Amino acid sequence: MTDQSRPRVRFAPSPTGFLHVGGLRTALYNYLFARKTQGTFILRIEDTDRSRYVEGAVENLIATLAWSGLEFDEGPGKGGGSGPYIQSERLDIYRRHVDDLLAKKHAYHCFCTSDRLDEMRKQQEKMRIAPKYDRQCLRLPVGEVSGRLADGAQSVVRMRIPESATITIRDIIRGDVEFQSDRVDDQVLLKSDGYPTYHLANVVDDRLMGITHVIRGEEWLSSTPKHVLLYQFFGWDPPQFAHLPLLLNADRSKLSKRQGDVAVEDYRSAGYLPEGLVNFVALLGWNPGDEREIFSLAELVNEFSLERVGKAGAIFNVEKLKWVNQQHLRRLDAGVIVEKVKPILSRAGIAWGDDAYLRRVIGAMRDRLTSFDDFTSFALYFFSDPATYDEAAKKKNWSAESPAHLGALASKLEGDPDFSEGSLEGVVKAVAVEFTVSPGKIIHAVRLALSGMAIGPGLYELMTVLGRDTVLRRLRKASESLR
RNA sequence: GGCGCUAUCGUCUAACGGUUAGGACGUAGCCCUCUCAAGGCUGAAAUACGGGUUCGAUUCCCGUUAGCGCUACCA
Repeated sequence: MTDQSRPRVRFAPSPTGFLHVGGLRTALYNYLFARKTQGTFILRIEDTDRSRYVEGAVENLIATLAWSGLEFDEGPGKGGGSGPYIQSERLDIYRRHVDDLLAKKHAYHCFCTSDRLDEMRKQQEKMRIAPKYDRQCLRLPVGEVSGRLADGAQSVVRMRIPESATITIRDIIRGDVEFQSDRVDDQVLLKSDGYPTYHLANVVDDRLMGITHVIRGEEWLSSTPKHVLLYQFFGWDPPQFAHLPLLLNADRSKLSKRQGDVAVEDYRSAGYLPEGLVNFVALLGWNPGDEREIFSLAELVNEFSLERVGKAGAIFNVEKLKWVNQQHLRRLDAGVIVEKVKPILSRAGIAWGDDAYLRRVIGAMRDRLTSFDDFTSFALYFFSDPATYDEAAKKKNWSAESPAHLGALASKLEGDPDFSEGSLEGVVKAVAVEFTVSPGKIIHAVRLALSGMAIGPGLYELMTVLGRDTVLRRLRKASESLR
């Protein structure tokens, strides 16, 4: 039994590849709306285009949604009272509804070949009129239609758009939007392969699954009049619509591949936190009405409302994503980070010793991280001796006297019993005094010897994390090889 | 081309007729400092344009321009 008073929403992706960040945002808003209103969030797979189907895409979609923390209530593998939730398993349902439309004369068979349709469109383009099916098959005598059908001729079913009607869409985000039916094409509802098109399947499923609010991307706004008409044909009340602004590339075109990463998967493997990505994406087109920007998923649920969703497209700005991710990273417990970093290190072929050591490395590095990827780029020296030394740093921080300084430091360190940040500072300063140079001179050379770089945590912290053996080994190695 | 949507700092956005047009990312400078971060302070930076309506327009209306979306037997 479904509770009629509670909203039901769905995320209805097409399994044609990886989950897109735009798709994630659409899924997120549906999820937030459902949770906020104590409604139901449904996942439905729209796989009616056999030619674009990608093997494993459904599993990937579900796994990525799970990683993102967007748990659905009904859907493939989860069950629910309105299944099946995969459109290719609902073909008979669509067939029945098409027959109903045919019987009511709201739809008709069309035998036109794609060659003829192409030719027709070319002519229309030449005459500079809107490309639209010319209804040749609508004028076919009934007998001829049934005859050709009986002969097994290839055909599709088109919806019959009424003439001179005004179709008004009530959109929660955009207000009322009007369309003239004369501009609307007689959309194909059932393809010649027996599969429905998006328009038919979407309307039928939304109705049968009790969807109350259709929250989807703005690219659907133009075809919504067709959907509204279908609801009328069937004698159904349409759901509420909310068309979300698009996510854009830096050049303001619709967010696409080729201009950077668009798959959620890409950000996942780049070491971003799901809560960081989700938080960032939530802010693309929605804001809480005050100046807070960092939210957990639960906090987003609490704050969300469709009324605060904007209308203009938003550019996906990776710089801001890094900052948002960093904010989440800093709120995480070090133990949690340890577990999240391990798989990333293993994948990069980096051995980290034991968990306690990794935890200390994270303690030293956490304020410097924007994503876990940073570990594999500028924290490698925690896991193996530097193979090379940064040239610019060498030029700036290494001098002819440095080997002598490091040598003196090394022998003093051998005799330092506690090797603590406090004692190390004393030892380094003592060396500086001994050679009458500034402590900075020693510090910078030591950092270079230990890390191969000029940046990183405070030197004494770095030394205690690395430990006496490693520090001594690297000091000697640098004294010999650096010149 | 047609139809539709949209328009505040470079970017994400706030201001639902009256504000020195606010915040955040980024950016510039300063402070802190052994470096890099983090943190603190300061600065530069926007209402696309033109008409209305109004005592008063970022805000309402119209037009222009620009961008985007749709215009498939793809979703």
